[in-house]
Amino acid sequence: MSYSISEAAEKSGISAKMIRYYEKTGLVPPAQRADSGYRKYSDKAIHRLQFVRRARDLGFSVKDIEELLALWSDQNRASADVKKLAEGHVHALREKMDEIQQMVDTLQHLIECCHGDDRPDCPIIENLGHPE
Amino acid sequence: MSYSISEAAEKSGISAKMIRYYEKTGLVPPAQRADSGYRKYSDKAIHRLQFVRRARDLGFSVKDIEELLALWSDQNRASADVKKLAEGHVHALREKMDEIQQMVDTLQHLIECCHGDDRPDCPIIENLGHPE
DNA sequence: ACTTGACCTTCCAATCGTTGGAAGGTTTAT
DNA sequence: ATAAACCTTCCAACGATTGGAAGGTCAAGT
Repeated sequence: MSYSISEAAEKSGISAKMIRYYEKTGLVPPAQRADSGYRKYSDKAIHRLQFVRRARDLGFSVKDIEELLALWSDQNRASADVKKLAEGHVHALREKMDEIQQMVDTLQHLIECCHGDDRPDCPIIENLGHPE
Repeated sequence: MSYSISEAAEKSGISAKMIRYYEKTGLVPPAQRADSGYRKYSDKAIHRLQFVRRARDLGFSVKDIEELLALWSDQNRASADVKKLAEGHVHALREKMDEIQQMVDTLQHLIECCHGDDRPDCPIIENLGHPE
């Protein structure tokens, strides 16, 4: 049994546009083609797309997913390699979170200091103009 | 006194490249020019760049910064408008943080379940292939 | 058989913020 | 005069995604 690209999109949660893009960039191998030239997807191909989708949902970059796909299909992989990749990613995510947390803390403080009425004086704008 | 673009870059923390880009996109008004065609920046112009820089550091989008600049120079602004903008931004930041937190939680759990040695069995890869 | 609408194809452009480089002009100092 | 350190504009790339245009194909209804 094989599926059209829109069926593959539905089953994988990746848009048809992105499926084509992933193919073009080599993240997934070229799809089989029907006589018409239409792409067709096997269950296995769709499973791979689902893998990609899941990895994207966990925030992995396409570059990381390339490695993950390689590890996935490598029966001789070392789980340590997977773990290392995941740990690196978590580290990057944590750093991004900390950055955002800093912003939120600063902004929240300023917001609390702003009376928020129709008068012009505003600690938020003042901080932007003269941070200290 | 006026400054070259690289001096403005140094004083504002915005790269010369980005200063030109901000000018082209209209975020900041066109710089004055010397006879040579070189851009020159007044203290006021540099102050504006510093404002932009600070807002970028707090994660505001360029579109938001446009509004913030308008509010900054509007002596009749209502602080409520600034507050609303900041609150919207904090809300967006919090949502992004929550997303990342979710990813981290999931990944951290999987990482803890992965023994991380030279054997191939790996709950991380398994989860990517068959999430539940 | 014919038309219609829903699908598919490729190609090119835009988004957002930033960086890089090429090709050429200006200033400054030696 | 020459070298270096600037400056200018223009064009392209990053990463991931979306949008649209122009054209080919499929399946259903008349």
